[in-house]
Amino acid sequence: MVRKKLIVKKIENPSSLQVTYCKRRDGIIKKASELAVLCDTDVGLVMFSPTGRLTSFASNGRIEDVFLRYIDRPNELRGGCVLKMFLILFTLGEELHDLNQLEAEMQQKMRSYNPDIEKITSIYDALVHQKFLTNAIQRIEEMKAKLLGKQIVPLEPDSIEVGKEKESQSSEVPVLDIKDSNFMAEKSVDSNGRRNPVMEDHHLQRTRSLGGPHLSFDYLKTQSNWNLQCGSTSQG
Amino acid sequence: MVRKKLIVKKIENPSSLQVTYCKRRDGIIKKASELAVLCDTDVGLVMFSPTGRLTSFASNGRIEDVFLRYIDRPNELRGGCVLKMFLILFTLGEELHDLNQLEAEMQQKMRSYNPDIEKITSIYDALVHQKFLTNAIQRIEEMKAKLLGKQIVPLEPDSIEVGKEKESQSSEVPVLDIKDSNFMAEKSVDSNGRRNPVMEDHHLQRTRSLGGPHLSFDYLKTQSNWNLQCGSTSQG
DNA sequence: GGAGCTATGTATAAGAT
DNA sequence: TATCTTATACATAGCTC
Repeated sequence: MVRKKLIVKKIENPSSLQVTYCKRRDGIIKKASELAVLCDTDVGLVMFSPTGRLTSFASNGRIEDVFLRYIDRPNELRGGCVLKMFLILFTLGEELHDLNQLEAEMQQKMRSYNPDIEKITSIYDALVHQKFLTNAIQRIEEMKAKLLGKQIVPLEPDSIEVGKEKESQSSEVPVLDIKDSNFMAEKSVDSNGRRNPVMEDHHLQRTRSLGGPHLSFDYLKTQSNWNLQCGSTSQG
Repeated sequence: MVRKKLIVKKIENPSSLQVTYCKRRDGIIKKASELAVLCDTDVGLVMFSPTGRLTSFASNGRIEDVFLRYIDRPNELRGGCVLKMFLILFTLGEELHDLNQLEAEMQQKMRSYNPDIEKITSIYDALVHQKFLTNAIQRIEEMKAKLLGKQIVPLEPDSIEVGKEKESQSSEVPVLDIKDSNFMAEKSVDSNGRRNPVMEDHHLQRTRSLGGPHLSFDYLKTQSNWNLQCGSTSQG
């Protein structure tokens, strides 16, 4: 049981490769989270396992925000309009995806309420059913408007009317303690964490909750001078 | 000189914060590159220093490619059309930026050749100068077409007719060669490395060479089934 | 494939330059 | 602010369960 000096070369034995990958992956994530806390910095980390499985870590918020912070560097000239367009498109794309999913779900529900047409024998019956259905459609439309409004309106922060503005951003979230277990499962605590570390092991994370911005918008909202014009892009 | 047990808490002393940041940043990068080699994996790492300075590391190619690999996960439903559009826009944006820069440079050159109009005393003189200038413009246009063609044609290699159909696609785009500062010096890792580690410390890296794809396209080109339709996005 | 162990290689806090 | 030094804390290779 003598530990040998490390030779940096691809490990050929598949099983020890896997074991080493897991151990070192955890080690790096721990280091990254320590760095983030010790030095009050943003750290983003993405690793693809030998089998292609993705593990990502972001010290603060989601890894996408780190990407965007990277892309949106003020000195990065390629930003400008194209970046804005990208952000709009990407955000819209997410919303549309969610809307499609939502609409499909609601239609599914409606279908379960679908009356047997043959049973409708009076104008009144027909009107009742029609009213029910139009109400449902109305609700879908409202949800659409709400979701889209929630996402797009923030460009003009003063004129927004969003359902709930949550203040959650400042909440104290404990720092990740890597040790115990296969990441995601337990985001256990470090006593004095100030931030909101996110670690995702994507084979575990298949479910997405509807309705929230999944990329970029959290970040965008922090960029106070963000606007649609091809103007100055600056940040601290 | 006794090393104390680490307490994971923000370092308040600015100087030791800086020192610790540098040391640990280097340590993480070393770990990341070791992981990449040992386990033959892609690793992407982005760190913002306490002063906002960006350091990124990508075990293979550029960090943007890691981002895109992340974004373009087959299970990530938000991809689809919007991702394609983003990629096109982003790539075009880069190209346009480069073109603008190129054009500005060439106009600068032309200006230095600009004849003193007063000295032109004959139609012949005028024609000579005009010819010279139109040639220069022609060259700019060709360069534009070349650059655009180089980048856009691959989408539909068989059916597109952009300015010039050229075979330059196989041209070697040199991999970014980072200066030999602090980290780079220790890039000795790859003595037997198989890949192409890239590490960027962005305050050092202000210059960009014209003409190469700076984001995404290398990645895109590796995605054989990439196309403009909102079709299947799949990858290993 | 994970969880735990232990001996040992590595990273790094402090201090000095 | 970077680099070197040294003692020590920490990470982890190899092993077992």
